[in-house]
Amino acid sequence: MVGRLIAELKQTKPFRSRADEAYLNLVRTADLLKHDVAGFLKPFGLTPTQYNVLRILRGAGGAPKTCGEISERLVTAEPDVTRLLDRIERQGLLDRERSASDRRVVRSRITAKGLDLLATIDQGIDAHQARRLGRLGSERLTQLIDILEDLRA
Amino acid sequence: MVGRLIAELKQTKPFRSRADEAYLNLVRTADLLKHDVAGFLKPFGLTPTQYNVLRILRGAGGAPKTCGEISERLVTAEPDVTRLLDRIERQGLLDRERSASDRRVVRSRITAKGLDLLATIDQGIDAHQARRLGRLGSERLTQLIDILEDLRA
DNA sequence: TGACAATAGTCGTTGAAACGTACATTTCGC
DNA sequence: GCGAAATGTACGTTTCAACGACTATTGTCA
Repeated sequence: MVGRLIAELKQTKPFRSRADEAYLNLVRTADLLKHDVAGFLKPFGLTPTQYNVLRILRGAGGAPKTCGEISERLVTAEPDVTRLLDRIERQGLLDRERSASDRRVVRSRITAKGLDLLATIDQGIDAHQARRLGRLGSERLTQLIDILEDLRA
Repeated sequence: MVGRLIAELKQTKPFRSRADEAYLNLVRTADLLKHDVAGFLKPFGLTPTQYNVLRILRGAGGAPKTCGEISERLVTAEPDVTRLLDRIERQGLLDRERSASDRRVVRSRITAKGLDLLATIDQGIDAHQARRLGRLGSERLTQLIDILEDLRA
């Protein structure tokens, strides 16, 4: 099989290396999928990162999380978590309160409204992702996950 | 092997689906690699997208390209190619001129300065990528490329 | 030919990302 | 305990991304 990306990007010359080809494929595919998700989330007024934050807070099961904890768990690196949380709070999807014991710390918790919104979105997202990624069988899905985790090890 | 991403994001709960896990792994890995490349390009005053444009123009082998052609070939989708080219032109790395036969069209061409810069950067980038992606053997590299191209088919 | 659609690029505006830095608070070492 | 370092968050500023709307030019076809 001749590299599909070459045709896709209408390139006439091959990549400079196999690693280069893999990198470009990876970045391109991630960009496409992320745009897809972004389009899906848009009607709900959320960006993928904001959706990610809400999932983190829900995953905490009611335990509020600090900015630092949220930052560590974000799938994509974000500077300035403060203003990211500002935007979500402005929509009433999370609450924040300053810790009494350590007054430097601010903890965030998802609100009932946030949980409702997530519940609504999740169904659609899951179906969406299943359609998108389902084309790979479960075996190749596992291979993909394996390789990606290895790449970050 | 237990999903590495779960530990990495300090999640206690598993992903909602295998597709979800693959998606998050993909987006996270691409983000890490792209940040890596961005850090490498920074001293040269280029973003990954700007570097991408210059490579497209060099790949054209002296034939100037229109905004639309550049846009089609970009690895990550960009609205507003005009201002993207503005920023690169401001650094003297490309030239633009309006077509005489179709006065709606503007063609861009990489300058000698742009070619020099690319030549300097390429060596470092290649070594960088080889180090990063080399950890996968050539077989898994091929598997990865295959799966990603399949995912976009 | 002349109205209308399609195409290529540009621009205004809003909001968000990037980056560094600053501030408040706590912890540590002596 | 007192100064210095570390920590957690916030903010100023510059640049960029996103989205629409708009202009200019060319193509279409009745």
